[in-house]
Amino acid sequence: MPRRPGKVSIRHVAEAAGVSVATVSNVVRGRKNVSDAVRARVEKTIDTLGYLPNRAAMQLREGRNRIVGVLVPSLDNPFFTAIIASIENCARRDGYDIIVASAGEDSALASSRLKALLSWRPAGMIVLPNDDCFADAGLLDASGVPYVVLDRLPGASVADTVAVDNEQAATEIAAHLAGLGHRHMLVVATTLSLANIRERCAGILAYCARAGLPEPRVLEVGHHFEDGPPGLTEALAGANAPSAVIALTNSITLGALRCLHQSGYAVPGDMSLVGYDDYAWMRATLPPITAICQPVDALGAEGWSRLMLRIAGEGTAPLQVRLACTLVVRGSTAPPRTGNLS
Amino acid sequence: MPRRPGKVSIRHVAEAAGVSVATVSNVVRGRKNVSDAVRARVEKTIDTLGYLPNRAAMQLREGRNRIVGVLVPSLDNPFFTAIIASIENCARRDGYDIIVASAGEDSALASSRLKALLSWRPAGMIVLPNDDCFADAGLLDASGVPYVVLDRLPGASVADTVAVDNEQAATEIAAHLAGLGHRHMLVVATTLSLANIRERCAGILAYCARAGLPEPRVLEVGHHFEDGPPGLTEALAGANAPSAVIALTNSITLGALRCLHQSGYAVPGDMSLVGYDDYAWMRATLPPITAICQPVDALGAEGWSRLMLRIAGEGTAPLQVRLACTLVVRGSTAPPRTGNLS
DNA sequence: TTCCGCAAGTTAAACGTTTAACTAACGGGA
DNA sequence: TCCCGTTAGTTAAACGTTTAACTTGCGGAA
Repeated sequence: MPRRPGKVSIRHVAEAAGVSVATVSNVVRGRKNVSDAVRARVEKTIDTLGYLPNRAAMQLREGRNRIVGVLVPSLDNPFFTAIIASIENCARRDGYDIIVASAGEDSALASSRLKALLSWRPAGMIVLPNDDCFADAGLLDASGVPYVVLDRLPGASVADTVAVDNEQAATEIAAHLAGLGHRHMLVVATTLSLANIRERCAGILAYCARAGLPEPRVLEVGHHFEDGPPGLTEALAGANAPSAVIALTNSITLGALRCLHQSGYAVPGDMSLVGYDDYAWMRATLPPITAICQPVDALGAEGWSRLMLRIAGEGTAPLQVRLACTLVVRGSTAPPRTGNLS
Repeated sequence: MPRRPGKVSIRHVAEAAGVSVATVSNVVRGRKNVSDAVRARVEKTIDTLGYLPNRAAMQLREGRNRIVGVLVPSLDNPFFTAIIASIENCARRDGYDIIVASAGEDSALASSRLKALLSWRPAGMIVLPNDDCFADAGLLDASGVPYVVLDRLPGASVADTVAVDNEQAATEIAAHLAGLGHRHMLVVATTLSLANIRERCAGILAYCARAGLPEPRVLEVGHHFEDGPPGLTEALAGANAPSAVIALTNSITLGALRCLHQSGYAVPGDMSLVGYDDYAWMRATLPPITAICQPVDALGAEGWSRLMLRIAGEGTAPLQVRLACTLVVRGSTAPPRTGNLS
């Protein structure tokens, strides 16, 4: 009998060891008493045959199982992959496997990916919706599979959610810039159709209103910009030109920085820049970038532990968790040139 | 009957539609002729009941299945996650799901993760080993599951492998720098215990030898450096100081750049820098970074198509594929100061 | 009419587990 | 001696599919 883990079942082990399949199962799962002699014999047989339990069969029999499905908009964005890394860590610790699917921008695709994940009968799901209508909530609710929604909050939800406190983060940014003496700020956003982006904008506008500063202009540039965010160059110049740029996303931070360099602005001399998400490269640029650090790790971990509670059947009402961000001040922000004060 | 996809089986559908389970299966899988009337009735029932086939049961019954396991060293490294993104794309296109596990630096953990993946009886596996002894090759071979090894090549392997042509890339780097007039180069590597890193070094040394240039110094800095790669500052100065730094990894590129800035070197005025992996941030720095662009997407896609061939049972001999890298020349490399010429 | 073939459905076995229910053997207390 | 309890192990059903083999009914060719 060659070692062919894919082909050897509990039955082969039982025969080779001269016991019943139930006994092998008992040895493997440690459920019932088995004499030391038999246990040793079975374990040895398992080893020589290279037996691995078949998870499909286990799962079928047990009903419950130890997979969690994770659905993200994209695997190309380090923000999402960092969250996955965090979740995977938790999963491994708790003896779960995760199945990852990415939905892209397309919500039809999101539905079909979600169905594929659900057909695994996962113990739970962690979803990062790709828009905030989150049309699939119904599907998920109907399935009865416990789930938690991360990062992007659906409009009206009965589920557990874990997200970042966008307003607090926005306030910190605005307060920092205002503290340095900036009056005119330019906010660069991907799209206002996402609730968390809207919250970030709203937070900044609200602060400026309270502080009696002119209302910052908001520029919407979309998700894809190869050669710098469209319209940014124009928005930087002219009357009421900003003295500080706030990038609301990690990719925008990159695009804005590139655009500033290409247009010949010195950072922070001519223009201050606040970025979003705190990545290693932001520490390597000259100057290093002042940025909002989203607690990615905590986001994943908190989502995971909420999910575990749900799976354990805690009947509590849906909980909406908000995690605080921290503003890491580095070299890309400074007081505006006096000429820009006004 | 409430819509509870998790709870409704093919049997419920059959009863509700007044047909046998076999007929439902035939409708779902489209295997045999079913009259239009019955098909319509069954499809409607499936819809109202919210039936989703149970993959565990399918898999158990069919033996084969449509999962591919992907094992990577880490989910924190964008190089690996980009490969995963590429694989996931292919998988979706071909109707597969992927299960992702990360092994960390620990090879004991790698073994246990691998076993967990194998217990799913995947149709195939894609592995990025975390060292080049790749002790688990035996386990994988014994399992009979087709697999391909990506990026890091195990010492002696009978499997399909897809990797990058490290020597070609190294030659391009060295030739570029030599062409600019650099004579003394400093190579910064994570660890020489990885075959692909060794190949990169060897390629550079070989070129310099051929070109009659002094042998570049190689600095080994390990995987973790929060505050710049250890020993780098010292290696930059002194007699025979380099006029160009070659970073052999994306994280090292970051570390080196940061170190150069902190030590007050102007790039490329005082020191040229060539980086590894071509990420968006390298275009946003001032100057943008000259770097080797590894064909990440092709790496994943090529690995996937090799795997599909294996799964289809092509009995060909193991194939070792090497993909070419391209050197993207940007602003971080320039002729050395004349003082540095020697 | 008889028989054959085809179309449309059904029956039942099998996949690899887990586990409740059962059996066998053995000692010890009354 | 009889009975009971415990321990160590076995038997068999069940989980939700797929599919080979079978049944039934019908139309047409001989």
